[in-house]
Amino acid sequence: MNVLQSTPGKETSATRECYQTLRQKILTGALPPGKKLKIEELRGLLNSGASPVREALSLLTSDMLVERIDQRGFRAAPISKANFEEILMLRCTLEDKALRASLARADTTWEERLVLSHHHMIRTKRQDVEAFETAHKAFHMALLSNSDLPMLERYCSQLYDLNIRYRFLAADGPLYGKRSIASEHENIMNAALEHDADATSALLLEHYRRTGEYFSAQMEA
Amino acid sequence: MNVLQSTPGKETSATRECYQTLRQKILTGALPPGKKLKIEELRGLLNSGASPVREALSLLTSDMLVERIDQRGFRAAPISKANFEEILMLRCTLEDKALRASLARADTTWEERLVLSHHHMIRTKRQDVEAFETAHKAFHMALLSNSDLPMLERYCSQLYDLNIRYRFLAADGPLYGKRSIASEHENIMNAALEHDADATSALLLEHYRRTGEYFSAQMEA
DNA sequence: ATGTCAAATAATATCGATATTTTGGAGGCC
DNA sequence: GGCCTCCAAAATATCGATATTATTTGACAT
Repeated sequence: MNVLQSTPGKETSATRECYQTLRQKILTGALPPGKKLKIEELRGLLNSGASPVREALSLLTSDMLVERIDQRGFRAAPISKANFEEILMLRCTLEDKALRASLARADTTWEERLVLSHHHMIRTKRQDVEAFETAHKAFHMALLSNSDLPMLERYCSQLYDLNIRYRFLAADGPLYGKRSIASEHENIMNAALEHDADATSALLLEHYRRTGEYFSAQMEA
Repeated sequence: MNVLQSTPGKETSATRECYQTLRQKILTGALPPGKKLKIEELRGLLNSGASPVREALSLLTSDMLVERIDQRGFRAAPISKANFEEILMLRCTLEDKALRASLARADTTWEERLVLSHHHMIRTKRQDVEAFETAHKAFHMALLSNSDLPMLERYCSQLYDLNIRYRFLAADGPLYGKRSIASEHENIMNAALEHDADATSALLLEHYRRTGEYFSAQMEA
């Protein structure tokens, strides 16, 4: 019946649309931590009815990006040093598990997927922040994607997003690009391709902890 | 100014009401795995409008108790041996972390909370399944409750529920009460009160793995 | 001035109705 | 006879309006 959506309009449901937009705005800080999220206001921002907005907010509470207070509406999740450090700790614990599971089942299909995601990431200009971050996440998730442990991967993905939120919020600080992020990624990938779990895990966690310490220090101020 | 709710009627929001009822029904198997959850049907079961039902279902997707398929509604999450084993593995990993964090900060307030929750559990008759399970969960969460890591505790709570669902679903199998669950609990508590992290953790994980193996075997059939 | 209470205001939560989409099945075409 | 198309029934997703609940405002008494 439909002629492959001749109208470029809506392809997806309104709820999902709201969910994705709100998520992005919270992750990037466009909706800052603690901000009251009034339904009417958001209705205008996205343009859709109240129901999809409410449902999107409900979904975001599960991602811990939105706080719901009964009878008192929603607000963007607050931030704190303690929260950041908990996220970092959980990531280290869970990604280590996922990575080892992924490596234990390594095969060429997965290796090729990993190499491709890496290639795609380095080919994406860092100027286009949104595109780069998408590719960056894809690379990190590709490392874990062979674990055959869907819940664990979901947790890792969630935590990745929570972490990147802090990165966006700290974006005005001094550039943390001194380190060669690019070569760190390459080292991680190479260790993974060698199926050396201990080395890959060590490099990966080091990668996270370094960035972590940087932000943690910055949050004191 | 409300006079402590003279009307016994509603104390909580309709959404929360729906959420809790649905959650309970899914956990106990009253709504079996894979079952299509039609809004109209549920509207009758709980009695409330469609909006609270939808919102409750959205919240349950985050708990991984409900699956949402865009434009195609909701269904109770399916079960599988692989899923059960992943839950078990994650629990062992995360509860170990949480337990050690909790013990590391042990103080008398927490010890008393733990003792009380244990006392309450053993005083609750196992005949009253619902009450006992509430007390049982409270005891296990009390062990972790001193970690000062809210996200980790939330994950543990979620995983606990997912696990208990399998227990309810397997309830028709041969009684697994051969073991003295009571003494296992007591040993765990005592080790915790001694602040012996290694011992407590070992006992706790053993406690989980034993039950786990039992169900895992049962799920073959 | 200051604290308290009550009305006014604003926001949330919920309902009932409608539009859109999926699903199941009957009829026609190859 | 099997397969595709199209239609009817059912279910989902969304909207607009209303009832409930929180918050603010301002008047009054201390």
